[in-house]
Order: sequence, then structure tokens, then C-alpha cells
Amino acid sequence: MARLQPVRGTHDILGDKSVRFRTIFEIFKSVASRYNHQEIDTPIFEFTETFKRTLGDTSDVVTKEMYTFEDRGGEQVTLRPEYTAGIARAFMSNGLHQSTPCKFYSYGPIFRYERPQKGRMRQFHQMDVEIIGVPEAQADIEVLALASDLLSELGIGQHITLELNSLGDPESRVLYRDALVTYFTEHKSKLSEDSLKRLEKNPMRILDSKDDGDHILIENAPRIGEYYNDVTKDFFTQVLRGLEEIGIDYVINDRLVRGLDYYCHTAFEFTTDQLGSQGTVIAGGRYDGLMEMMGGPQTAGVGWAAGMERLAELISEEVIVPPVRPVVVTPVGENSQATSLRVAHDLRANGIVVDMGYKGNVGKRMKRANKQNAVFAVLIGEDEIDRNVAMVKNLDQGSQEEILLSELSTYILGNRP
RNA sequence: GCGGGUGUAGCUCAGUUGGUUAGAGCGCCAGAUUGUGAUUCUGGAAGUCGCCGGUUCAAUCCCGGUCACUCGCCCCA
Repeated sequence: MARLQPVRGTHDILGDKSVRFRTIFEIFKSVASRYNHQEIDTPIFEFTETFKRTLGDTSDVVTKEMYTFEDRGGEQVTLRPEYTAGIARAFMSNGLHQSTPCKFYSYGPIFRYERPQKGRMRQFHQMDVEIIGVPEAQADIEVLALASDLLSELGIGQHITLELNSLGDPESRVLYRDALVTYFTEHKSKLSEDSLKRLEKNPMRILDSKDDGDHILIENAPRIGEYYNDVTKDFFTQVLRGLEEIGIDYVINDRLVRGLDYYCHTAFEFTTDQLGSQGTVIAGGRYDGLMEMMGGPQTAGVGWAAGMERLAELISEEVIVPPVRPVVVTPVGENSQATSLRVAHDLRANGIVVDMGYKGNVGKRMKRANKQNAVFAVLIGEDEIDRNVAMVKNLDQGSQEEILLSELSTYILGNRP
């Protein structure tokens, strides 16, 4: 047993979990399609450079969380730790500058070497949405609306808060960052150990600190809003107006920052208090600087990623689509095997979900059918074969009646709940 | 990478202040019921008490290590 375990931080998806995943993805697909987003599937691994370049050499993701290895040809490759870089790469590889705007959605596994805990795994799944090539605020609004629609269709909108911030355009952002560094450097002695490190690597992260001592300092720290230039103010206002126009509630959180370097302007998180300390369910923002950072032409982009595992814990039971209940064809006696096989095949050809009672006496097979949550058991014995009928038992009601084989699928299609 | 908790049957968990054959419920298998499920009754299988080492006449229990899970920090979906 010892080694028959999944690798640490990975999980099998089956049974109820699988049903939840399926439901969430179907809803996601339908909402994304309504916004005219197209599906894109990029490889689950890329050259390590692709992520290093975009995430920044000092980010935690790059320094300690990537699954990186050398393949047999000596290439350094990495299992994707996020979606955006891969999609941006695909955008450039396929020369899509010609066909902007590009609106994509995607879904699949993501890998991060982290210490597992509630709501955090080493292999997990994200759904991703991107609009590339639209520098206007309408794209931000649309992408937020898509997220909001998704959450409400999953039946969890009321438990979730949209937190929103503007990181400013590059000019504002640099000014603010400098102001922060100056401020915190003056108060270095009072900063927590973790925040001292942040001061070196990612000063804006200090605003996010959970340390009580830091909180007092943060209270009096410069506010990002004071450093917005006109471009930033105007852009942010457009986003907020747009959200109000379509009735999406938000809370401005000027402490909301981003770990990744390529974000600017809008940054947002949809959060809940129902998942313990990993409360972010969807997160994203605008990344106009990304493509240039990767060596391509300047191209605007905005998008988000949603954590499937986290959504799966929240999704409302009413929304979950249970698997289709089967009809179980049950041969009675050796001589009815062939006919049963033919009947099952025929029902399937008519689009009915059919399973077979494979072995045991009739009692055994009925028990089996019941356990499979079957709607009908179709019993076929020599008796029935002689008269070209089947005994169809309704397992919910306990009633049964003989049906002509030629009318079997019509009967089932017409009488199933 | 750092800190806390847990590890007994397929699942959820009791239990042993160290002492013969380690228990329950659910589930599973079989029978009551050889052409009729869900209820009921009867019986059965199933455990290297996570793994390695130490202490002891004796360890599932105590000690050390290790692995896994879990909660939190860092960080993030």
C-alpha cells in the first residue's frame, strides 16, 4: 500500500468530484461562449524561459514553485505554473497580431511545487479567460462581467465579494513604488522579518502583510490613489462606471496588489470567507506590458484565472448536474444472452444510456441495477423472447409491464423521469 | 522553505494506564428468496494498528527517525 499513493499534492478526480468539475466546466464554457470567447488549448509545458521572463526572476513562483526539468534533448522545460504566459506565447507564435481582438478561454491542470494545504495543491485546475489586443476599459469590464456571471450561474454569487484596485499605468506605478520604498525604508526597524524581505523583492506586497506590527505602519503608508496620473484616474473611472452600469457590486481595496510583474491598471480578486485562508476564487488583471517583456510588440491584455478545486467546494448543490440514470438490460437464463445483447445495442443506438446486468441470478442483477440508480430494468427471458417482448420494471415505482421489443426504445424515451 | 495536529478494516471512528484471539457502524460477499431491487433477518471475508529503528521478558500503545495526510505562515487559484 505504501507506494500506491498519488504524488504529494496531487489528487484523483472521480465520483462526486468529477461530476462537480464537469458541471463547473460546462457552465464556464457556456458563459464564455456567450461573450464570444473561443477555446484555446496550449501545451501544459513550455520552455522554462517563457515563465522566467514573464514572472520575474525574484517571484516565488519562479524561485521555488516551478516543476522544471531537462528533457532528453537537453531543453529546459517547465510544467505551466499559470496560464497567461503560455497563452501570450501562443498569441505570438501564431501571429495573431493580425486578428485582434482575441478572446480566449481555456481549462486544464496547473503545477506549482508548494506545501499542500486546504485549497492548495501541487497539481490543480484553472479556468482561464483572456482578452488580448484591447487597451480600452471595456475589456476589463467585460472580463469582470464574465466572472460575475460565472459565479452567479454556479449559484455562489452571494457568498463572494469582488475586490478591485488600480495599480496605475507604468508611470503612476513607478512613482508609487518609489514612495512606498522610501516610506518603509524610513521605518525599517519596525517592519516584520517577512516584510523586510518584501521590501527588497516586492515592496507593494507589504501592504498585504498579515503581521499585526506591520498594520500600524501600513495604515500611515502612502496611498496608491495619491499617485494616479490622469490616464490612470480616467481608466479606473471608466471601469467602475461600467460595472455600475450593469449592476456588478465591488469593493475598492487599495491594498490589493499582484505578485506578478506584468500587471498594470486593473487588478481584482473575487474572494469568499468560506474556504479558510485560501479565499480567492478568481483573480486577474490587466497586463499591457507582458508581450513586450516576452520580446514581442506592445500588446494590451486583460484576463483572469479561476481555481476549479476551490469553486468545486462552493458550487451550489442545485446546480450540479447528476449523471444520467441508466436503463439496465437484464438477461434471465443462458439462452437470452444474445437477445439481451441485441436489445441493449439497439437502445444505445437510440441514444439511451444502457448498462447490462452481467452476472448472477435475477435477484443479484436487480440489486446491481438498483445500485446503479437505474430508471428501468429490462428483463429478457426465454418466455419474453418467444413473444417478442421484454418485461420493463420501473425501479422507482416497483411497477412493471410487458413491452414489445419493437416499441421498447419509444416506451423508455416516453416514460423515463 | 518554516511551525502545529493526526496516522487502527474499503470508509467513519472506538480501544489498549505496555500483557493471550484489536472492536463497532457503514460498505462488501453469501444465504433466507433458483424470474424481481430498495426494507428486514442470518452468516462471512477483510488489519504487518503508516514505515524503520530503540527501550522492554513483552510495543498498536513509550522514545527517536521517516513517510503521508491535515491546519497555519511565506506565496498564491
